Amino acid sequence: MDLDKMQDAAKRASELMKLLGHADRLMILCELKTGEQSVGQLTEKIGISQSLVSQHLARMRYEEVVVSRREAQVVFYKLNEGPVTTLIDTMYNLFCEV
Amino acid sequence: MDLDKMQDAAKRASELMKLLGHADRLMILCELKTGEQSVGQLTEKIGISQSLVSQHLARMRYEEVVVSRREAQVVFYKLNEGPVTTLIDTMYNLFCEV
DNA sequence: TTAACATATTTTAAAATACTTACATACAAT
DNA sequence: ATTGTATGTAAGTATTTTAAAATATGTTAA
Repeated sequence: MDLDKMQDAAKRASELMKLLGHADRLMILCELKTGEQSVGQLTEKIGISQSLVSQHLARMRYEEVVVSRREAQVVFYKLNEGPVTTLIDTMYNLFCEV
Repeated sequence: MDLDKMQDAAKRASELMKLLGHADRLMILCELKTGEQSVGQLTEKIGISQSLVSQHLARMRYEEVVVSRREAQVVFYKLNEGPVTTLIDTMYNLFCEV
């Protein structure tokens, strides 16, 4: 693998890492591991403002780490299958088990 | 697992993610996967200033992600076994293979 | 239509991080 | 001793990220 490809991969990987480099976002993702949840539920469980939860979700939606679905007033979020799910699982094993 | 422990784990995990959330640092770590290397070698291969390499290494040293050893003028760095090595491997599979 | 609720977006100030430059230290060789 | 080479550290500036507040949108129910 040559330097250019390497740097490209590093760039993409680091973007994802930045996304995971925030305790609240990790909390949200961990919650979503147990299945789909509404913004309200997440806000309640994690204990930060609705606005912040929404901002975090917007960013993760943009990076396609989560997907949303509306049902009447409430919006449900869930994990999008992909590299993130693998990483979340790895991290869960490293930091939440043992 | 209760909220407090969860948040504590999220905090620690996010610190590590922040560390990995930088393309140059990922490059350094990937290089070190192949074994011990000097600051000079890393600087050469990655193509950023020596000062920056040194600053990145200092931070990773502080977080015990790498360890160093001096031999005359040159300082060699290598990966420190731990959660990082697992993550690096996971990321390598996700972004550098395929 | 209006009120009430759930969520999203925008704006802004503060905090954190990164980059550059310059200088300092450590060791080797002359 | 002095010079050269490798690395580290510090200071200043630039850039990015975060958090909070205010406001907007979409939806239901009265």
